[in-house]
Amino acid sequence: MPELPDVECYQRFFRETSLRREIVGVEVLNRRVLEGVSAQRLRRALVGRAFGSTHRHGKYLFAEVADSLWMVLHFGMTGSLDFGRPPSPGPYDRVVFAFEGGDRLAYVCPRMFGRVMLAESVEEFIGARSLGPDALAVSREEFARRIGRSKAALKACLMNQSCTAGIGNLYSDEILFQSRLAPSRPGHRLTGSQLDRLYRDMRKVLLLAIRREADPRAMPPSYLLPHRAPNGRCPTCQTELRRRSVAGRTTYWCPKCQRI
DNA sequence: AGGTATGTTAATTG
DNA sequence: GCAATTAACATACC
Repeated sequence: MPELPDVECYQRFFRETSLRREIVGVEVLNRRVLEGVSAQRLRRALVGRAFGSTHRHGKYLFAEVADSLWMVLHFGMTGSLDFGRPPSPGPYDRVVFAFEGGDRLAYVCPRMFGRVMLAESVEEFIGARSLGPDALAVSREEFARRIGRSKAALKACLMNQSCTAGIGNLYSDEILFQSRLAPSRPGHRLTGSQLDRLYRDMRKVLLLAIRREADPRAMPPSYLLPHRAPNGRCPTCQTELRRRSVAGRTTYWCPKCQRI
């Protein structure tokens, strides 16, 4: 379920388990998840070194390996991390990093939409991918500029990683619900105070989701996410939620509370 | 069996 | 160039 809150949790997990331990092996169980790097080059880049620090930008997790060398993880729709010393790899482990002492970090990715990459630096990677500022790092002014100038639907805008990075399908629905804005409304139609509110709600939703361990069902009952299902009802007014594809993704909203 | 799925990218169309 | 839509990717789940 990797949107920004999920990847933030993975980053914390990575920091708690996998920093400053000598990497003694890198096993690529499925090379499809590698992008722009061979299994051999990944192994040579990592073995004998240790992950020194981490950084998150949007849905990407970076781990520093050496000067001008970072490993970059993206989790697709179903990726996650696992740590321990199991007797054998899990069925969906795609890359396994073995540390001195026997512990292993597994990059798990059942549907293999995620990718493992190398980059010279965080900035170089962000530039090459044309990623916008991270959704939790962007300033109110910069956010308002980016959303307020777009003629695209708010939903598309929030999910566009080159606008702001980190928001996906689920949390964009929640943010728009909190701001009482219809998903198909274009950004450039928003007033200044609506943009302010959208910015505040974006931060509120993402920060709360991180506190709830990125479990959408664990969001408060007054939020959209626990009710976001066919036949679900708006927690505010009990109107049946509407469901339609916007920006290519299934979108849920309350037609009464999010009228404009 | 068929529809759906939390992401990204390319191709197509307007 | 921008915006919207669709397909593709690979697999699991209901």
